[in-house]
Amino acid sequence: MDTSSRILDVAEELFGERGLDRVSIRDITTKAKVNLAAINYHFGGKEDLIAAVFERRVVPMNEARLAALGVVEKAAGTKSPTLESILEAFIRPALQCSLKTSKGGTAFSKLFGRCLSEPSPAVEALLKKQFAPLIKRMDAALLKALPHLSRSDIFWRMKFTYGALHHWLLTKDKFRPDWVEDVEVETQIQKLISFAAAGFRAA
Amino acid sequence: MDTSSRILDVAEELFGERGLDRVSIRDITTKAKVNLAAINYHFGGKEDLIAAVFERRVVPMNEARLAALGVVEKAAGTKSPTLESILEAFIRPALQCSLKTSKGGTAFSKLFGRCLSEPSPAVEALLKKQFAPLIKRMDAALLKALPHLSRSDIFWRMKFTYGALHHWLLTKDKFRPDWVEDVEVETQIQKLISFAAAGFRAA
DNA sequence: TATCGTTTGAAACGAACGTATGAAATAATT
DNA sequence: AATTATTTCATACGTTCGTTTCAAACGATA
Repeated sequence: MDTSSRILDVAEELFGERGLDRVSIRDITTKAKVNLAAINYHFGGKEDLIAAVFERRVVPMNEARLAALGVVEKAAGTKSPTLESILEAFIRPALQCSLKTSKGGTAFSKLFGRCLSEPSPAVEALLKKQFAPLIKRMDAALLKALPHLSRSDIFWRMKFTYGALHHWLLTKDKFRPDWVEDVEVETQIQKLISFAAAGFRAA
Repeated sequence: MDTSSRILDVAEELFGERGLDRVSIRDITTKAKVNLAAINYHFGGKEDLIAAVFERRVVPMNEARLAALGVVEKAAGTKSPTLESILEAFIRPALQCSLKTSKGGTAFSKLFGRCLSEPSPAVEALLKKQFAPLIKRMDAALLKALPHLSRSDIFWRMKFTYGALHHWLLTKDKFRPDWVEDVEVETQIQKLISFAAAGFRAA
C-alpha cells in the first residue's frame, strides 16, 4: 500500500466519522503513518485531498449508474424499461459503492452526506460535473417510462427519491430502534425502490 | 434587539451559509456588532451557541407538528385521519419554521441539514430528546392509518419520507434548472405529500 | 445618590491549524 | 557505479481559533 492510497483510505474514514473540518491533516497523516507534509506533496492541499477522496468514489459510482441504465434500456429494446429497473440502476450502485468502502461501508455514505451539506468549491464543481450527464439520462428514461408526467414533475420526484436515498445512506445504522426487523441490505434496497416507484406513479 | 438575539440571528445565518465549523465566533460577533466575548458570556461557548441556535427553531417546529397531529386526530374522531393529513402534519411545520428564518427561510434549512451531518454532542442529544416523542406519535398514527403495514415497514418508509423532506429543504433553490415550472411552495408541499403518501401505500 | 449585580469592552493566552522549507533517503536511469 | 529524479522526513512559520481576564460602563434598587 503506497502513501497516496493510505492517505485516501484514512482520510475517507476520518472525514466520514467527524466531518471535513473536524479532521486535521495531522489526524490523517498520523493515523496513516505518513509524514505530515505528505498530503501537501501528493495532493497539493487539504481541499484537493477532499476532492480526491470524493472523486475516487463518485466517479465509479456514477459510471456504474450510467452503465446499469444502459443495460436495462438495451434489455427493454424499443420499449421503455420498467420504472423499478430505472430506479434500481440509480439506487443500487450508490449502495454498492458505499459497501466497498472501509469501515463496513459507512464511511463513504457519511462522507457523501457531508460533501452535500458542507460543500467546498472543489467538491461543488465536481458534483455538478459528475451529476449533470447522469441526471440528463435519468430524466430522459423516466420521461419515457412515465409519459404522462411533466419534466417538472419528474424533477421534483427525482429530488425526493434522491433525498430518501441519501438520508438512508447517511443514517443507515443510526437511529434504528432495536425492534426494526429488516436489516438485510437487499431487503432495504427493494423497500426503497418500491417506495420511490409508488411515489413516481402517484396521480 | 438585544445582544443574545442579534447573536442568534447572525449565527443562524452564517452557520446556514458556511457550515458550523467554517464560521468563527469572530465572524459572528463582528457581523452582529457585539463584543468578541459576548458569545462566551451569554451562551457559554461555541458548542452551546450552536445548540441554542438549533433549539430555537427545532422546539417550536416539533411542537407545531405534535399540535397539528392532534388537530387532525381530533377531527377524525374515532376513525383514523387520512394518510395525507398525517404526513402534512409532519411536513408543513418543517417548512413554515424554515420560512420564518432570516434570509428568506434558507438559513434554517441549511442549518438543519448540517446539524444532521456534522452533529456535535450537544446537538445530538437535543435531536434525540426532541424527536423521540414525535416519532412515537407519528408511528402510532401511521400504524393506525395503515394497519396492514408492520412497524418495520413504517419505520423504513418514514425514514425515506424524512430524507425526501430534508433534502428538499436543504436544496430547495439549488440545483434547480430554469425549466422547472412549479416554484410555488404550496405546490411543492402537495407534491411531497402525495409522493410520500403513495410510497406509504405501496404494496 | 450610593451601591451592587449585570453586561460590555479591549487585550491577551495557549493551542491547533494548513502550509512551506530544505536536507536526508530512496528509486530510477544511464 | 554515478547521477538524476522522486519521495520522505523533521522542523518551523505565520494565522486563526475558542477562550479567558479584568477593568469599565451600565442599570436597577434603596
